[in-house]
Amino acid sequence: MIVDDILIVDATGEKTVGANPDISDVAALIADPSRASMLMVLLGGQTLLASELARIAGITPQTASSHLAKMVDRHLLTVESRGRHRYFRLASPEVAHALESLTTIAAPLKVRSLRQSDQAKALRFARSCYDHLAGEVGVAVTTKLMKRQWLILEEGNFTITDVGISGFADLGVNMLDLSSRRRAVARPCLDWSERRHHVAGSLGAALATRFFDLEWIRRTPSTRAVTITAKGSAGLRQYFGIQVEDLRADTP
Amino acid sequence: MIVDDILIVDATGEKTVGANPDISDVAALIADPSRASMLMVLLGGQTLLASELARIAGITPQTASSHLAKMVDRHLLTVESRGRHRYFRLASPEVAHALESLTTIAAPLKVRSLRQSDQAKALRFARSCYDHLAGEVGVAVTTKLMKRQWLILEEGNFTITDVGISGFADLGVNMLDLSSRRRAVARPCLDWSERRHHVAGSLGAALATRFFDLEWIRRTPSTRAVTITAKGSAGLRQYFGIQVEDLRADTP
DNA sequence: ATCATACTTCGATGATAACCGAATGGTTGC
DNA sequence: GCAACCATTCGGTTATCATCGAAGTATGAT
Repeated sequence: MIVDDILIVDATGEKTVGANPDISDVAALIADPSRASMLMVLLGGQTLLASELARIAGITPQTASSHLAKMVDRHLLTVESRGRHRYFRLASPEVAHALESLTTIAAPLKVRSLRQSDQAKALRFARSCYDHLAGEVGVAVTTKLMKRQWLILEEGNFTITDVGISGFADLGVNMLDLSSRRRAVARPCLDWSERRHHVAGSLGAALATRFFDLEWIRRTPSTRAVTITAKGSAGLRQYFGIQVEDLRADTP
Repeated sequence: MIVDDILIVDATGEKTVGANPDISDVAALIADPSRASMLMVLLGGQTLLASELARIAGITPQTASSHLAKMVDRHLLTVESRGRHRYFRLASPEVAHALESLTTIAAPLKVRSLRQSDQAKALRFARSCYDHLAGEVGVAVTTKLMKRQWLILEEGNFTITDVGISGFADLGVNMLDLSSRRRAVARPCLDWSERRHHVAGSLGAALATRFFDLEWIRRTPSTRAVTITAKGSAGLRQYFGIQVEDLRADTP
């Protein structure tokens, strides 16, 4: 393997990239619009029934079943059977990460219907990104955390300051990952709608969990979109000085 | 958008996820084996000719041309025409990132031929990952950097220490990103073959560039694989105490 | 000018797979 | 037990698209 001359390959017609992991296989799974829409909803972090996913994708249960089987087979999803129901969710954070990174290079969708534009607005406003908060609200919170110096974006990485640690503690956010006894990780995640970073990683997840627990935010049944409750609006104003109403600058 | 009750959607048969960016579209591009193999080679960071890509993918120039046009169209690739030649490369780091993240969830390839297994070994040993170094060598270097405390892996992020700054300077690695005047970013990137992190980001890129300049490593014409020169073997031993020959523990 | 090279466009073919209707397998409730 | 429900399996239809041969365009060399 240690050579001083350039290694000339090929000669036979054999494909020279055969040794790479086969991306096309996974991509083919995501390539189908029905499956993609299921995956996007599941990227919200929820676990959903086969029938719900069928309705969301706009296909019959038979077709959905076939799709879901394939995705479970290739370890994109996991199933849990409870009685006659089957609950599906994303198989791992890696899958979520791959899906999220695809959204950053996906063509922005042109609006067709009024409904769709409303949905788009809701998504851009606030949505869950697997286990943390994204969209305008997610970015606004992150920005505030940086202004308050709870987080410092340094060299493309988030660092949690001492001020931040006590601040998050006051808020009731669990800073210890109990299973591994390690401190929370704050990872920057590029927001496809805002084109700015929001907090992901275990800190991002803990923060989102806390917001759900406080009932500041709520999931919507079959979307990634998240709604801000009146409680949340007050809480965000009180704790972070964020005026949720002002946020909604209807920038398309 | 601020509500206190759960918003019930749907009713019509319309797809409820229409507002998400269309992932399936991009995924469909990657889903084709010929296109995927082209992308994987280009993930090596090189710029290649249409004819080279055709040969690599094992298809005729006509077919390749059609594929390449689609990928340029959808902004996965960029072209540069020089005379009758057309040079293709990945369009952006985002594309590289998306491809890399797909490899982490792609099914590991089972070996077919001896050639392929040799290629797989070469790839696992050392390869370029868009702009930085990956594989056993990449991970070994990263590990050494951490042991020497040039880098600290903290909360899932790399921090460059003062020791590291002077160390990299000694090595001739450019720590200033001249265009933006910001210090280099060390981003952890999960290695699909080693399942451990190696250094990416602008520091990773600068390091790899330096290795190429020093002629420690060399690209192979139509693969992502990288070879270590005799110079490189000596240099890695001298500067980092890495025994390249020992590294090659033929773990499948 | 003429030929060779690098790449493209067009048209036809063939293979793959998404889709639904119909029927089957389990689970729950009355 | 029977009925209602959730989900799966199977078979046939249809549409999409990768592929290559043939022909065309532009560039470069002789």
